[in-house]
Order: sequence, then C-alpha cells, then structure tokens
Amino acid sequence: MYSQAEENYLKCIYALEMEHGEEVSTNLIASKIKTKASSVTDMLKKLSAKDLVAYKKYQGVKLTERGRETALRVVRKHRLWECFLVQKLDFKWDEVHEIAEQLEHIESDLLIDKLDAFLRFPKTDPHGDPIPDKHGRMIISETVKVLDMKIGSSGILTGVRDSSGPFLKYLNKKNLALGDKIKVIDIEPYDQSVHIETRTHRLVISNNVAENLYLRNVK
Amino acid sequence: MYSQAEENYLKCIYALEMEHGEEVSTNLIASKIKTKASSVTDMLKKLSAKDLVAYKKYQGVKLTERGRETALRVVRKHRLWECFLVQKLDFKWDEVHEIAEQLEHIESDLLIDKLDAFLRFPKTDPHGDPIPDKHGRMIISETVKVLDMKIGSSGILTGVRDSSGPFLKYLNKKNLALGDKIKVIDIEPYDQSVHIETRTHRLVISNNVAENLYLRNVK
DNA sequence: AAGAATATTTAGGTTAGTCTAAAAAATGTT
DNA sequence: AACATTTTTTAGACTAACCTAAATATTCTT
Repeated sequence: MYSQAEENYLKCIYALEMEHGEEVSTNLIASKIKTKASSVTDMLKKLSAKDLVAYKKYQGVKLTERGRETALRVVRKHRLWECFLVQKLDFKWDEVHEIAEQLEHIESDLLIDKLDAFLRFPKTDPHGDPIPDKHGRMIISETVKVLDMKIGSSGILTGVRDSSGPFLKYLNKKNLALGDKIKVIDIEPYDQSVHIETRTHRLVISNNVAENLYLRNVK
Repeated sequence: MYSQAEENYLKCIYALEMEHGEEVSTNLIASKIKTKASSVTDMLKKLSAKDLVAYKKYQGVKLTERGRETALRVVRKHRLWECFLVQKLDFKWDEVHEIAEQLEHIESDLLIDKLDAFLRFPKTDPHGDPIPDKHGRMIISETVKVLDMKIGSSGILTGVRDSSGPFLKYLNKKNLALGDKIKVIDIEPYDQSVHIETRTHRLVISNNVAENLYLRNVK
C-alpha cells in the first residue's frame, strides 16, 4: 500500500509529535531520519497529496487521521515483532531494533493479527513501549522521568526513551532492567547526576542517563 | 547486501536451472518474474558485474558459485518462514507463499539461525521442498512424478511442483496432503488422466494435476 | 544457405527517492 | 525596522529498476 520510505516518514513524524508538540519541522525530521532537509520537503509534498499529513510550506507538518492510523499500524508491527524476537527467539532487548525496522514493513493484516495472538496479545514491547491493538488503541501508563522524581521516592522502571543499542547495553552492564524497582536517593545539584538504589545495588547515573529512564510511581 | 530485485532474480535463475538444464534464457526469466526481456538483460549485466552469474550476450546465464550460495540463502529463508507461518501461526499451506516472498528478504543471519533452531531445524517446508541448512546443503529425496509411476505401484506424496494458491486449494478440496500414501490405479491412455487411491478414497486427477505431484516410491 | 520468425540487446525514457547548490522565507538581533 | 542568520524550499542531477520501440543476433524453415 505505502512504500517503506513513506512508512518510515510517518512513523518518524508520529514519534516526533509525541516527543515535541504537534507541528513537526522539516529539519527535525531530517535529523531523525538522517537525510537532507530537501528530501524531507519532497516527501512531505507526496504524503500531503495522499492526505497522510497536513503540510503548509514553511509551517511544518502534522499527521492527518489517516496518517496517524497508518503510523500506528507500523508501530504496532514493529513492537510485536520485537516481542517475538525477544520472547520466542531469545534475542536480547538491545539486539532487536534493526531487525524490527525491517519486519515492520511486511504487509499482511492476517499475519500481524496471528502474530499478536501467538504472543498472547502483549501490551508492551521489550523496551516498555505500549503496543497499539488492531484498532490503534494502546495503554499509555503514567510515567515520570527519573529527574522529575522527588528525592526519596521510588518507581518501577517501565520504559526507556532511547532504545538504541549502546544505551541498552549500558543498562545491561549496570544491571538495570524493565520492571526493576528504583529508589531515587539523591540528585546532585551541580551536574544533575542521580544516586539510585535497586533491590540489589546502589549506583550513580549521569544526568544524560536519568533523562532516558521512565518510572511509574509507587509509594 | 543485495537488493530485493537482485535476490529475486537469483532465486528465479536458481529455480529455472533446477527445472530446465543449466543456461537459462532471458525470456524464460522474464516470463517467470513477470517483467520484460529488456529489464532482464539490464539486471543480468548487473549481476554479472557482481560475479553472481556467468552471462554471455545471447547465450543465457548460469549462476556462479557465489550466485548459487546467495540464491540458496534466500531459498532457505523463504522456506523457513513458510514453516514458521504454518507451524506456529496456523496458516494453511496455500496462504503462506506471498508472505514468505516478503519475509525472505529480511537481512540477518542471526535471525535466520535462531528461527531455524526455534522450528527445530526442519528439513522440508510445508510444500515438501527441502530446506537448505546454513551451509546451503539440503536433503533432496528421490521423487517421481505421478505420471512416471508404474500402474499399480504406490508412493508417498512428498512435494508439489506448483505451489500456487489455486493448485493447493484444489488439493485441499480433494483431500490430498503431503505425506499421504497414493496408489496409481490406472493411467488413461487417451488424455493421461490418472486414477488414484488414497487410504480414504479414490479419485481421478487430470494430466495437468498429475504433472505437479511428486511421490517417493514405496513398495 | 537465404529469408522468415523469434530471441535478445540497445537506446532512450519514467518514477521514487535521494543529493547539492542556490533561492526564498522566517526568525533573531541590535 | 534593517540586517544577519537560520530554516525551508526549489531547481536540477543521480541511481535502481522498470518500460517501449528499434536494432541486431540467433534459430527455424524450406
């Protein structure tokens, strides 16, 4: 139905709309997709002609309803395949992204629904991100960045913002995994590094790392 | 590494080399891949430059060693994915071809080896075709076309030449499946239609159908 | 072995998706 | 508000994979 390039742009715009507000800029897309701004402009015109995005020259873009649905279908496929790779094929969570980037473009509604059933309708992927159901609905749990936690409070590690290989490998090394209960002991005022405590150990994480960890609050 | 188009050509040439002799002609490829002869010529030049085929103008092509290995890797992936779809996701054998045509181009050696292990290293796909192992080796069982059987002899249905949807649906309807024991009762001299008998029923199949069924001889 | 028929290749064009360089619009600064 | 900077768009070019039409080889027929 849509080309891989088109799907990648839609997915990218969807992600950027989530992170920043609506109205995504050309340069932002270009840097995320690692391409040139002029290529982005070309593609936006094409997506606009297909009524997948609302695009006004120099004003950035927004997904249309149709565009959002399409983006969510791709996201759903990506995250289901990640589950499959980790749960059934024993991949580690830091190894699945690139493969899922390919698998997400396989076209067959039946396939994806059968895969969903085979995995017992998972609600989140291995990185803690919610999986849209076949109607595009998903459970978005209330999460807080580590840096926004009150000192002394605890939370369950439910997601990571950066799911790139290096970051996940870092977490593996530090023995941090989704589902871990984490207590924020102290936040260093000088450099915003954070002292945390898990069930098994204590450690200090840099501000950069703390920005990328999401917790669900518990008392 | 190679584009989907390149992989499709290699797979096609491999299949044609198996069916007909070596040296595959431009038109034969064109008709199989449903494209124009001029497009085939273009691609053959490209594959030749990459040392995947031995190509001499007007003389047809042959896979090189490199080309054969690459083709076998694609065939391996196609057949493993078909197994996955049928065994794990409950697809029927006539529904999997198109999806496997997409999945066969996913690039990751680790993925394919893990999938192989997950499926317990199957030796044949749902249509009875042998699956190459990671070194490209496969078990090719001695098979005979129904039409070449002696009248009164029996065999196990081990493969189909035409694995298109319509043909497989026909077999489903006639209650014929891989592994069935089939006895050749009579071959009609006039139109080469064949009377056969299975464990459960008797039926007449046309010459066309008989051409597409392979049996492994049993006493 | 010459002409007809068929198969293959060449020449030149199209589209999707990318690029660079230049032009135009928007934004920031004083 | 005028100029400088940054962002975005336009113009024009490239590649992969396809196409049509024309040219050239090969094969078939007699």
